[in-house]
Parts: sequence; structure tokens; C-alpha cells
Amino acid sequence: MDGIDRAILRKLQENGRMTATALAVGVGLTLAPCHRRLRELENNGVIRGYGVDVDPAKVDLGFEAIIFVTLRDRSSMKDFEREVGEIGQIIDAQRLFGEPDFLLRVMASDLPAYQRFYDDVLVGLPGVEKLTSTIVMKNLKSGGRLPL
Amino acid sequence: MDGIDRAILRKLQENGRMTATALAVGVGLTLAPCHRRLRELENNGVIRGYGVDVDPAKVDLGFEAIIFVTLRDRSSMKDFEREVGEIGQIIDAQRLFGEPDFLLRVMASDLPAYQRFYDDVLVGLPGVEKLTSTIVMKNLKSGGRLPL
DNA sequence: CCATATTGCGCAAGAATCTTGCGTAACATC
DNA sequence: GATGTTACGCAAGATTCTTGCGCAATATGG
Repeated sequence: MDGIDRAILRKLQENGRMTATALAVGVGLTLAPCHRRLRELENNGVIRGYGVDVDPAKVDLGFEAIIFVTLRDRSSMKDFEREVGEIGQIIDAQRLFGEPDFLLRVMASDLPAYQRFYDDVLVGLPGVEKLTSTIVMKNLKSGGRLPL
Repeated sequence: MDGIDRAILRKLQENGRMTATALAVGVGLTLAPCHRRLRELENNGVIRGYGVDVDPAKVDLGFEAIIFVTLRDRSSMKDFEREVGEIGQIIDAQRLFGEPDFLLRVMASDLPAYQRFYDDVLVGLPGVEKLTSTIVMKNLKSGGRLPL
């Protein structure tokens, strides 16, 4: 993990489908060593995979909400985590220290669809004591590019 | 945008660097039409780009925090948004309806590094009235894969 | 200080993949 | 039932990937 490796990761964060040839030029190497470094980063688990940035609005997911969840007790924690993992509309979930216990990010088509999701799914999650739901007005930043 | 297009997006969410040939097999097309659909999805802005999933811990960013920000007044809104956009350690930022005004996600090496970032950068952002900072204990889900 | 090991680079060539022009079939429109 | 539209599959030239090999630079040990 030196500066060239970080440069490779930076370039790939900008364009994950960039050809190894273009990548090599961008980081000042020839194709072969650049290619080997890339494989190494993949094998070491530095690169966990590749993704695509899909515009949510273009696939009928124009509505986004943040939900703060507090659980009644620790005993439902496992069940809660398992169910959250299985629900595709929850695209992001963290367990936090302190209050609230969890932070969820949910995608839906629109407000009515979200309301149904809230009533039918969220309130039924195991051990939920309190749900606070906040609508996202604007996404300033997303995609999770790391500062390298 | 039909079922095949959604299948293409699903496959690419699993592996954004998948070859068009493998993609074609996966969605039940031959190479050529699959390739053209992919280009079309890119040109229509359905696909905004491609990314790489880097393990934060492997690049010395093993610490993650969520920050709730409330601003003193609307007048600093623009300045606040601009500065947030320029800070690389803030990897995610949303403006919300109601309280709090903003939700930020911050990456750092460790707790001491985060404390310095908090004191030197976060408290100095324009118009900040209240900052509530919560440490992420566990990432249940991330990467932002959409349900397609 | 020199011999040897290790690491990482560049070159090159065969394999795989991409890209695109073209012809054809399926479906809709009138 | 004629015509237009859309999307498919085939095929071939261009590009890109993948890997074996040799060489140079920096460490390691006598």
C-alpha cells in the first residue's frame, strides 16, 4: 500500500470501469505492473468489489427517508438486525452508540409508498420501541467516496 | 426500461466490472444487444457512473461517525453546503426536513483523529448552532444497493 | 564491500473482450 | 395486409486483458 496504490483506488472511485490501460497511464505505470497491483488490491481485500451508481429517480425510487430506531431491549437485537438485512428497501443500516440504537436509510417510490412501507414493515420490526422518520430534502453528497 | 434493463442493473450492482459477455449470459441476451442496452442506460443517465468498494479499515479509515447538525439560521445554508462539499472526510451529507437540518457521515482513522477533526473542522462550519455526534458501532448494510 | 535474495518494473504475444455494421424477425400502426 | 419501428443475433476488426520472461533497484547477509 503505497502512493501508487492509493492513486489507483482514487482513479477507480472516479470510474470503477476504467480500463487497466487508462488506469496505468493515470498513475504513471505501464499496463503490466498496474494490472498486478490491481489484482493484489482485490486479493488483499482492500477492494471488496465494484458497483454501479444508479440514479434512484430513474428507477422509480425518488423518495428517500432516514429513520432513527430505538429498541425496547437488547434481546430483540439479533432478530432486528437479521430482518433489516433482508429488506431491500433499507439500503443502509448502522448500529450506533447511545441514542438512537440504529439509523436506517430507506428508498421508496414516493410518499404514499413510503407511508405503506412504514405501516406494513417498519413498525413491525422486532423489538422496536420508537421510530423517528425524517424525509431527505436534498442529497448533498453520496456514493461514499473515501478520502485517499 | 424493462425487466432486462433492471436485470442488467441488478447484475452490475453485484459486480460493476463484470464483462459485457458475462452480463449478456446473465440476463439471457447475446453480447451485442446487451452491450447496446448498457450504453443506452449510461446515455440516459440511469447509470451515472461506476465505483469501487474499498474497505475503509484497510486504508486507515476504521472510524466512522454520524453527525446531526442544526443551523442557527437559513442565511448560512449555502456557505455550509459549499464547505461540506469540499471536505473529503465527510463522505455523505443530506439536508433533512425538520430536525436536525443536516445529517453527515464522517470517516477518520481513529477516535483521536476524529476528535481533532471535530474540533478543527466541524465546529467551525458556517452557521452551526448544534452538533450531535454519534459513533458507528457496526455497519449492518452499506454500499447503497438499490432494490430493483 | 561484495554476493545473493527480493521486489517491482517494462516488454511482448496469445487470449479474451469490446465495438459496430448489417441482415432479420417480431410487433405495432393504420 | 403494407409499412414503420424496435430489438435481436451474427461476425470481424479493434481494443484490452493476462501472463511469462528478463532486467534493474533496493534490501539482506556474510
